[in-house]
Amino acid sequence: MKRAPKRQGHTPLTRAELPVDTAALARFLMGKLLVRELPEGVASGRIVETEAYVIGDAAGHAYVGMTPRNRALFLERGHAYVYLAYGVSWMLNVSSEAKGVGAGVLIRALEPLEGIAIMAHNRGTARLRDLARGPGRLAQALRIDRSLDGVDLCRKGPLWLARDDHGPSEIGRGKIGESVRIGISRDADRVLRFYVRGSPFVSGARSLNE
DNA sequence: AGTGCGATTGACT
DNA sequence: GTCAATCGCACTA
Repeated sequence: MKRAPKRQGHTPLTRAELPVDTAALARFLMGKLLVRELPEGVASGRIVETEAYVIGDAAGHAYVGMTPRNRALFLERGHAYVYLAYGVSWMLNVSSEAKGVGAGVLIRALEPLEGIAIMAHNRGTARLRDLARGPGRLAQALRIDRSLDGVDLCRKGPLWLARDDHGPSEIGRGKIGESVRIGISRDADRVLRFYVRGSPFVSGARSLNE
């Protein structure tokens, strides 16, 4: 039996350490781990791309007020908001403000770490670079769907956030690029997308990633 | 009850 | 580079 290097005992991010500001949280999550517990094992990855959908943001789903779909955006920061885009792709967000305030951070891409075979199976491809590059692919790789909507990401469970105990505690400011957000029409000029410079696991056109 | 539209992806010219 | 797939949801009536 071949033994992969074992990464164990990840520490969940505590709610207290999450910045209360949405854009600050989007930056803070860069380099943190997303852990998915599945019956066949654990799959995880390092977050390399996020987008902030801030308070009062016309591009955000919370803009229209609380509805059955977006209610998880109004949970206290650190809860999952999952929705289906274009009838095809699931999207994972992290709620980002005080309870009752609607805002969130879209997780757009991961560098796969653990459970790569699981992700490859879920995605139907073995190309490492394509496993979780883009929000829909990321969700497919980790088998994220509506059943995870509202889950507390600051507790071990089916889906949670963790520190990277093996990597750098912080991605240096200079390593984090910023750009406009991808695929939106309203408030399209706001610079609220964050990504790890030079990472091959980041989505988006080259012009956005310079 | 009907309409229009996406925080995307993969296939194709 | 272009474009269709696909469906839940918010909105109008």
